[in-house]
Amino acid sequence: MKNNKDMPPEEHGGPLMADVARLAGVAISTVSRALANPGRVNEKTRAKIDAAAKQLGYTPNAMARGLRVGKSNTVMIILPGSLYYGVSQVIPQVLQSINRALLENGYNLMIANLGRDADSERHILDLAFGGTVRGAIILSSKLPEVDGRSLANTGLPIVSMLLDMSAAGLPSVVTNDREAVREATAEMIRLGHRRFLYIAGPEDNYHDVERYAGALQAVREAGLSEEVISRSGGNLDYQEGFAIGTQAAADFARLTDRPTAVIATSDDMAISFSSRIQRSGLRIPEDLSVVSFDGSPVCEFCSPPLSTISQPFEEMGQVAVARLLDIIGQSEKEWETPIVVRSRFILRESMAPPSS
Amino acid sequence: MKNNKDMPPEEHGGPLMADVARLAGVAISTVSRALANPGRVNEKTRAKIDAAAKQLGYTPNAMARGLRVGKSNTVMIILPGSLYYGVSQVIPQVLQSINRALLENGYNLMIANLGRDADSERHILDLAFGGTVRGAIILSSKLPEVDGRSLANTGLPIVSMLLDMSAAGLPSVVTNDREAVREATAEMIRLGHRRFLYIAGPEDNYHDVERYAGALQAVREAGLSEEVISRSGGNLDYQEGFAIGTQAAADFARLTDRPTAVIATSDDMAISFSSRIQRSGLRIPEDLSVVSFDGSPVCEFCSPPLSTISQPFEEMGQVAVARLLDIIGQSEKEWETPIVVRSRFILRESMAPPSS
DNA sequence: TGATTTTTGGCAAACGTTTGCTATGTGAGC
DNA sequence: GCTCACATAGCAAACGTTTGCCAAAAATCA
Repeated sequence: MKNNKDMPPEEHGGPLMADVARLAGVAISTVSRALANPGRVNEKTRAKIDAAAKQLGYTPNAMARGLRVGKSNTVMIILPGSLYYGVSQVIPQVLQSINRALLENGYNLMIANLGRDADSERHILDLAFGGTVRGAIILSSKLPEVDGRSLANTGLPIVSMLLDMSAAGLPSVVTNDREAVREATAEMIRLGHRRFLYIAGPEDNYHDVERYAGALQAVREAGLSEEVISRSGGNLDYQEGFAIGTQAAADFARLTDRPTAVIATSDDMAISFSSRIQRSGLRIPEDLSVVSFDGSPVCEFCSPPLSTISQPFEEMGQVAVARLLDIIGQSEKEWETPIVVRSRFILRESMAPPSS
Repeated sequence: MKNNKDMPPEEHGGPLMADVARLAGVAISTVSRALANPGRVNEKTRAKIDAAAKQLGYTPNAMARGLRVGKSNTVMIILPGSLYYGVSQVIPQVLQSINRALLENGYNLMIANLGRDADSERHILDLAFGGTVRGAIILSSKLPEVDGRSLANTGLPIVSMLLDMSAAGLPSVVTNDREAVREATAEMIRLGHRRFLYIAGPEDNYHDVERYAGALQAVREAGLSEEVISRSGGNLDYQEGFAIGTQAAADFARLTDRPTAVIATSDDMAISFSSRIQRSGLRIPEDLSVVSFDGSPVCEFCSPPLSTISQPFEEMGQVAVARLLDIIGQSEKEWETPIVVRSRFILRESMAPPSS
């Protein structure tokens, strides 16, 4: 069924609720209630209306509804400046799980990319203050703020993901960075390693602080001095993982008392590091063990297969959405502590006892 | 019910245009014109209004505007079921370039994930027919259609990206899959290779058809029989690249007259294939040359570094948006032929003359 | 100075829904 | 038979903008 010649609704855009009402022989308000409010209208009338709506191919206008109800059914995800990494599928995975979870609850997902420019900040604030979005999930450490408007003091429900922003009053969904790295480091120690190279993300970054703390904790718990960990990197962002790893390989070559184990804080770093190291003649894991963070699928196909800490992006997305809808539903609820979804350590051939 | 006319503005939501008007001492309509329509209001009045708006932190309500004007300023991107691959950064790269281009033109980007379920189709159709979106960029080969409603016969401006859907009447932005593979294959031939393994994507898929045609064309042009190309794969989707490559390695081992060159149609395939092949004792490129498609950054850090065909995701995104805005601006314009953005062949160590 | 044009600002009617309140109809209780 | 309660449908007023049309003011011209 396509064009209907009963009524002439094809004038402006699609058919209107009024057209459905006319065709069904009822009032507009009855149509509205039939389509949205379950118990409020007679079953026979509803059937007639449903039929009419389907016949006309009627779709309610989202803006009109939104304006009247005063709420949108769109949620925005605020993504950091650069969206892509080397091999990690963070963005796609997060997007997919969040989008699915939102869809199941009748929400749409809008992308908002937060760069360093005031323009993108302004844009996000417009989305928030202009009533376009009903909530936000943020993957960036900076809350947009410009011209005295700030995301912080809107009533807009916000959930932080990946980063723990509980301190800023935002409910947060994170993974146990620290503990995961502690475990991986402990495993290295158990294998017999006593000197480490830690390849760092950007200094002061939440993840790097946590992960480094985890490594330190492991060596302390083993009764080792913190001195056994050398650091490389710290000045580049995670997006620059390959460059960080490459640089780390150079740093490694210059170390006098060479580590036997490497803890890279992203798969990208581990991959470019390994590539350079192997090219220089060292073997993994015979001469050097490697573990990294992220859990990119490709790690399984590296040579040798890379041990990595798999981040639960899918589950974090789901939990973040659940939390957000919670907040949207019941009004104010402050969260003091973040929700933690555990990462999973995957042991592969890149880790072995030191050869000496 | 509370309809106090003289409530302070902070009672309900943010400040309204009426509040700005009152503070500036002008009529609402003047505020509207001052904020949107350039030449229509006195400079002094405009300054007063701007000041008032800024002071109140006023942001116009997007839905009210959208309802009145009859147009939204949101564009949706329709993404195929699964969003992530092994190493390719397709989705993030496309998203980033599209989002940036849209932002510069005052549009928002909404995500629509098109699965195989009727629910996701219905959702997308609601977005289109409900006036939520002003246009769409589609990365999927299937146009949503359910209950007699179809994306095809809406007036909604649509641009197809990656896939050539000119045949279906959609303006398309694609890359030169066929020619790029032809070139890469020709380079293999020039190096001396005479027997090939082609690792295929899903059979009948646009990309696979094009890429295979390119390979065939190259061997024909070199005066070789089409028989020199063996095929592997064809039954799995590109998202399953690692599995395809792994399977291809097994297939390769069973071939009697072994190829000396492999043409993989995605980096994922090449990576898992190489991994398995090297594990079985063969060397790349000494025993086997490899080239693949996508241009994932990680290829540079594979051992050996992988030759690959780099897809211009960024530029395609920009062009797609430009084309879409074109169509939105000027009304109907049908495009018979796709816009082609050229891929770039990157030669790396995985390709060398055959050893024999 | 009066008539005509050009600016500029205001009134009020849309845009397509939802929803409080009010009719109308129907069955039960007295 | 009359009232009361209850279910169902309709009227009309929002929701916050934009914009066609007109009035007032200012500027130009005769």
